[in-house]
Amino acid sequence: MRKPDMMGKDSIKSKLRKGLWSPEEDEKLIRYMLTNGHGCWSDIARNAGLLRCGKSCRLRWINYLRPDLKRGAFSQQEEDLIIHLHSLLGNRWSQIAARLSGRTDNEIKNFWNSTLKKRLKMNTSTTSPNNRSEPNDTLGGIMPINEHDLMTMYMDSSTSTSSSSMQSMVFAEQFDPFSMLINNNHYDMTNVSASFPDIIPPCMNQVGMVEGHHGNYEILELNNKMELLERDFSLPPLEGRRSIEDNNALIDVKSHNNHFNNSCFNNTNQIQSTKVEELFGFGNDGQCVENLKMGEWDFEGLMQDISSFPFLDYQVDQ
DNA sequence: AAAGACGGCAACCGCCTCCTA
DNA sequence: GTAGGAGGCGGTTGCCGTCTT
Repeated sequence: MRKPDMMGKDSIKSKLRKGLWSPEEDEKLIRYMLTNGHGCWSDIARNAGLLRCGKSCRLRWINYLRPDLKRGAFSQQEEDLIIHLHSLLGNRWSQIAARLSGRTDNEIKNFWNSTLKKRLKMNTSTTSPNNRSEPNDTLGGIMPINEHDLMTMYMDSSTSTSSSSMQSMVFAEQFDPFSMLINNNHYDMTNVSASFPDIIPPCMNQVGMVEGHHGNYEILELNNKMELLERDFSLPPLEGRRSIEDNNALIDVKSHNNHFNNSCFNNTNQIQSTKVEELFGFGNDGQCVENLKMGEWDFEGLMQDISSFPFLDYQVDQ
């Protein structure tokens, strides 16, 4: 015979809704999150009056409802970055997503499985071994070599000091550092604030404008390196890229995250008490600082090692 | 116009790690 | 030390809209 409390649990569990979320459920969750902030998800589900499990609420918020999500199709630059990051990180979607602000791991995973994977597959099947070194004939020059080769080349190029290494040359030819740069990402609050004008204060848009809250610092640091490169080699600046001074200001915000915390929220009574990191600093973006150490090897190290690539023959003060 | 095929994507599932009592 | 809960993650499923025949 089953214990009475277990029966209760089971009956509660069986009453929980599954499947697609209704607009009413979405509204309940948004209202609750924006007024109470992030907490225990099972409590959120209960207190918001949702017949959903905490996990389901968490997923819905992270993947669909949170205000800093960027909607719409992936840009070419995002596409390039995903491909590059996947070649380095593999199927670590959350870590890839952490470096594309406003995108979720689920979104990137779906995009990869539905679109990029097929394109890369088509590419490898149509590219003969003899014309592999022609970078512009496939995928718009995104990834004309397979992932294993790229990884091998990276390993070789990052450990070899010889800039005349054939593999390094090929890698240099294939790996376009400019495509790694992401333009300004201003979170689009339009949809949410249009739906809930009474609960989205104007300052939320300002929060969105502070794009560097976590996700883009690595890009910004790379961006700085690229500006130095442009200076040293008199390259034309990439349109839309920030200046070093701007980037440093944003990086400074990162290192003084607490200072940033309240600046955007002090003017609103409704969510004044909500910590920024509670509202925005979890999920993908919130993992960034934590993810500085990851798995078997360090992505930050890889990014720093970009300065040691044979085709980037310069050093940047760290 | 209808039916089947296909693709995209939201959501679920199961496993893992971390934390706390 | 350990059991249980919560959260995080990657893989998978299934629905639904679009395309093709």
